[in-house]
Amino acid sequence: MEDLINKYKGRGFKLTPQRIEILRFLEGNTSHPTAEDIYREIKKKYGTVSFATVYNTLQALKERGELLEVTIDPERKHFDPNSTPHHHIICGSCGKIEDVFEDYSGALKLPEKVLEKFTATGNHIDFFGICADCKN
Amino acid sequence: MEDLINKYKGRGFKLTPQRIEILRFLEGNTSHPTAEDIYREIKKKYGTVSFATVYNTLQALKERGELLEVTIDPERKHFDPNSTPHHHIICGSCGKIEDVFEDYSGALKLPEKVLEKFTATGNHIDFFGICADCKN
DNA sequence: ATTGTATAATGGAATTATTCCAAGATGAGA
DNA sequence: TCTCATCTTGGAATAATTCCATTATACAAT
Ligand SMILES: [Mn+2]
Ligand SMILES: [Mn+2]
Ligand SMILES: [Zn+2]
Ligand SMILES: [Zn+2]
Repeated sequence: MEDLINKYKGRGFKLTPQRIEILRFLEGNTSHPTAEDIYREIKKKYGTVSFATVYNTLQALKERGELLEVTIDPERKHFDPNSTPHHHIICGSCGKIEDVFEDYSGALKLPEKVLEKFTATGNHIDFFGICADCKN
Repeated sequence: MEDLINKYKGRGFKLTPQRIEILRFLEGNTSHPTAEDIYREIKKKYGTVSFATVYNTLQALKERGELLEVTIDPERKHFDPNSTPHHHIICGSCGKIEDVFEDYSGALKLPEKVLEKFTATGNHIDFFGICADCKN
């Protein structure tokens, strides 16, 4: 917890009670929560917190490269405090999202036709599937 | 045009003037338009058309497997009338999205750890880059 | 061709997601 | 401890998406 506070000290990132609560919720969280998941959690402790504060904090973390926005689910955005490069798999039945830590970059050569028009800087793979729980 | 109408006849898909205009706009369109792009185009001909009609039509086409929702851009959804499997690359500067027709599936083996929890059914790669126009 | 009718589509209104910005809180420096 | 520039908060505004009562479509029967 002190570590968490020290981690964000300085650099123009002000630590408010609401933010500390958001940071604690995100710390080590691998569930890929939505803005609403985060809002509901923070509201338990700070009844007057707003969605705006949640979005503002997520935005600030994104700008610092400490949070990723995951777009695998067309229904809603998910957020990921693990900003090391990795991919995701989503269950088509329950929507659960899990991490795929594997480096495929050596195999992802773009066709010549695309390279004529783009310089590539990165990639992210969305895997689709069914999780063991949903397979009954 | 007659082809377009015959293509959608039957199967409970009713062809209204608004829908025909939407279908004509999407036919062969490789620009990956947003709902608003489509709405603005249809409104030129049908001034009273609503976003609801655009969304309803896109939904109906998705359910028929004739339209893909592209989630590469976290700002907004894009739609793609080419429903054959392919990947995308987006320019980080201007937001332009282009197609990547290449089959990487042979190289995308999931780690054992993930296979224990998921049965994979598909994948989609988001490539990030800078387009030639934006590189100045 | 015309009419009847089951079913599906339209679009204004409601809801939900996201952003804006005036008021208030934070923290580096004195 | 106090000041004050800067940043954050959260109610209100805006934008994105969905709901559902009304209307249109297309097939079937005349
Ligand atoms: Mn992740
Ligand atoms: Mn495409
Ligand atoms: Zn599942
Ligand atoms: Zn560009």
